[in-house]
Formats: sequence, C-alpha cells, structure tokens
Amino acid sequence: MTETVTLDTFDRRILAIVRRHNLEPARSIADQVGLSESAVLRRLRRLRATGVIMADVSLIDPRRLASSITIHVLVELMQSLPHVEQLFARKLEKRPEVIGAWNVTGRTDFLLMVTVPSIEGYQAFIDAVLTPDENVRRYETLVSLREIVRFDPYRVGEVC
Amino acid sequence: MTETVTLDTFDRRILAIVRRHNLEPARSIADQVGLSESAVLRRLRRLRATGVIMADVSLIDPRRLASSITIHVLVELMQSLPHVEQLFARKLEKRPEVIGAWNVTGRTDFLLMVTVPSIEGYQAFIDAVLTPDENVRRYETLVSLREIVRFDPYRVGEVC
DNA sequence: TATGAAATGCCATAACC
DNA sequence: GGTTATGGCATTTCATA
Repeated sequence: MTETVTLDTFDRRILAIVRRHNLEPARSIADQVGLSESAVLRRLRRLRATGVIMADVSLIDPRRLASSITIHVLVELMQSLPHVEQLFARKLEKRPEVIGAWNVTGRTDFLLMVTVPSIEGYQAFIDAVLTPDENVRRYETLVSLREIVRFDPYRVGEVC
Repeated sequence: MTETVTLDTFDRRILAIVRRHNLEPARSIADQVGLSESAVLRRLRRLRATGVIMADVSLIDPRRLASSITIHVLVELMQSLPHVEQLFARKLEKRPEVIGAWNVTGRTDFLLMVTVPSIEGYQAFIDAVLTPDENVRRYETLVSLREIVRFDPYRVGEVC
C-alpha cells in the first residue's frame, strides 16, 4: 500500500525541525544536524517527492476565523461487516465537514469528528449522511462546549 | 481572551492559499489575489505577528514514521462542575500524548484523543492521568482499527 | 495607514567535485 | 555528501495617495 522509505537519522532530525518550522533556512537546519546546506536541501526535496512530507502549510488559528462548531459522532452500524464498514467509510471521505473519522473497537463502530458553521449545518450533515443510511443503527452526538487541546502541531505524531 | 483581528477579503484569500501551500512565492499569490508582491508579503508578516497564522509547518505522513496507536477516550467525571472540569483540563494540557481534548455535552464530559507508540504507552497514560484521579467516575476506551480521515489539511477549518 | 516600485541581500537551485 | 556560480525570492526603503 504505502511504500516503505528508509529514513536515516539525518532525515529524522530534519523532519523534526521542519514539522515545527518549515520556513527555516536550510543553512540553519544544516548547522543543527551537522550536514551541508546542499545535503539538507537534497534530502528535503526527496522527502517531498516521495510523499514523506505530504504538504507544507500555514496553520491558522481557528478562533480568529469565522466561528465553527466541533462535533463528535459515535456511530453504531447494523452489522460490523467489512463490506458495510467500507461502504460507510467511502461516504465519509467525500464529506468536507468530516475532518476526522476512525473505525474503532467496541459497541461503537465509527467515531467521526465534524466541523460545521452552525447547528443547522450539522442537521444538514446527518440528514444527508446518517439518517438515510439503512446501515446506521444509531448515533450519538457529542457537541463540544470547550476545546482544551486541538492538534497541537508540536505534539502530533512526534518523530522518534 | 483572543483579540479580534479584522481580516479583509485580501487577507482571507491569502490565508486560503498559504494554508494549502505556504511555500508558494508571494509573486504567485499576488497574481491570484490582485495585489503587489510587497503588499502580500507585508500582510503575511502581519498575519504571522498577530498570531492569525500560528505556525508554518511541513505535514508528515504518519504512516511513514514509527507506528503509533490512536485512541479516543470518553471520560465521565463524578460531577460536572466547572471547577472540577477546569482542573481536569489543566492536567490534560500537560500530557504530550493528548493531541485533542474537548469538553462535550451529554453523559460524557470529556472526549480525548491520544496517540501512543503502543498499548503499554496507553496503559501508562491512564495509570498516570485517569486511574489516580478521584474526580473520574469512569472512562471508555475506543481503540482505532483504521483511520478513514485524519485532519485533512485541505479541510480543517475552511476559510470563508 | 495602506499600496506599489526599485535596490539590496539572502537563499535555493543546479552543475560541478 | 560537499563546493561553487547562478537565479529567484524576500526584505528594506522610499515615494505616493
């Protein structure tokens, strides 16, 4: 599925830096990891070409933008069959409101993370995705009142 | 709490671009939004200084790195009092395993998102954070078997 | 207080070893 | 992987409205 790319210590140290500050000059990175500027730039180009670095983006404070509601949904399917689950997963991937979705253990089959501008937007989402789906037995809505931590970029998936 | 920064249409269009590709030259952005290169660079500097742009990072494919488990935890407290909740929230903020935490409505008080290298790591987490906390009535563990969607950077908090 | 234009200096790129 | 010459890009300064 995903090709395995061998990352040596240099790659890992470079990744550890750019995942926090990807605008940092190669000169500075080179000094920190003990390589030449060229070597760092070559490695970065390779990491991007092979997909280890998926994207280079600015992280924007969601609180500064138009308000949105974060809602988690616990979904229980009629039957936990691979085929049914896969079908449901396909639908989720197409919905832009779904910013996170996991197939989990236990009574709950799926945990969804959804962001919508308002409750009306959530209503529209469940009317489109959950209610008409005969494979969905029931779902539980967890509306977020307060956000304690969200995807702290300094924490997500630490590089070893 | 969070100072309100007024973002005009230019700012929003610039943000919409850099949140997808922050390595894009200002020249290119300027052409797209209809400003000069200088104006774009000045606005970007201001957006970073004021914290609208929180960070500039490379997004790394988690599958290419050392494996880690994603676990969601539904936590029910003894009593849903503001003081108790705040105390619990404080503890969560200090834990690096917690990459997401929300105070939610319903029977569940908190929904946590945790990443650990192994089940042993999760065990250690609950032994440190949940078990010894007398304010925690019970918790439910949802281990992720499969990740359908995770924080698609092209989706999270779309700019209007 | 914002933009647009031009000179300076830094940085990535590419072709060498 | 390191070194160097080249080109591109951001930064700074200034003029303008």
